[in-house]
Amino acid sequence: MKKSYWLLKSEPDVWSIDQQKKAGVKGAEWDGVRNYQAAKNLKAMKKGDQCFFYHSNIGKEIVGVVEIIKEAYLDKSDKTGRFVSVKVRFLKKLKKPIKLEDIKKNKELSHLSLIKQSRLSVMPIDSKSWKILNNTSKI
DNA sequence: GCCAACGTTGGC
DNA sequence: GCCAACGTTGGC
Repeated sequence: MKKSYWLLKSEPDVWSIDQQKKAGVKGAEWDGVRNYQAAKNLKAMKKGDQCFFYHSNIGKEIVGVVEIIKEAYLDKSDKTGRFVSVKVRFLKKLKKPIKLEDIKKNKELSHLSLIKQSRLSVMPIDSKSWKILNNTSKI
């Protein structure tokens, strides 16, 4: 079973990496997604997949990594029953957050949806880009 | 705080 | 099923 990689966006005002950290090993629900493309991505996630945690608006940077601990299930907060949630748990905070600005500068990362589709809140990250980003955070 | 981009809704 | 109007997101 091959792992997939993703990126999850959150406004730190609403849900931040520190709150995620406090939720600990039990994890927290990732709900409230009301966009079909994002929902499609949520449904494709498998237990054990890893996701970058991105702070939008304030910070505009990748700040940490979380892991999927529960695959897509109906989002209880959605009355229409069309959208799903997943459950994620905190893995780590990056030593050095990766600024959107720096991702934009990197030619190898210019294909990422993060840059092309600024409004998408759940998106796949190919394994090559995942590696590049991980290496960047260690500098 | 503004505005561009884009997704969704509803009237026809 | 089209498309205008509207709402939301997120970068600047």
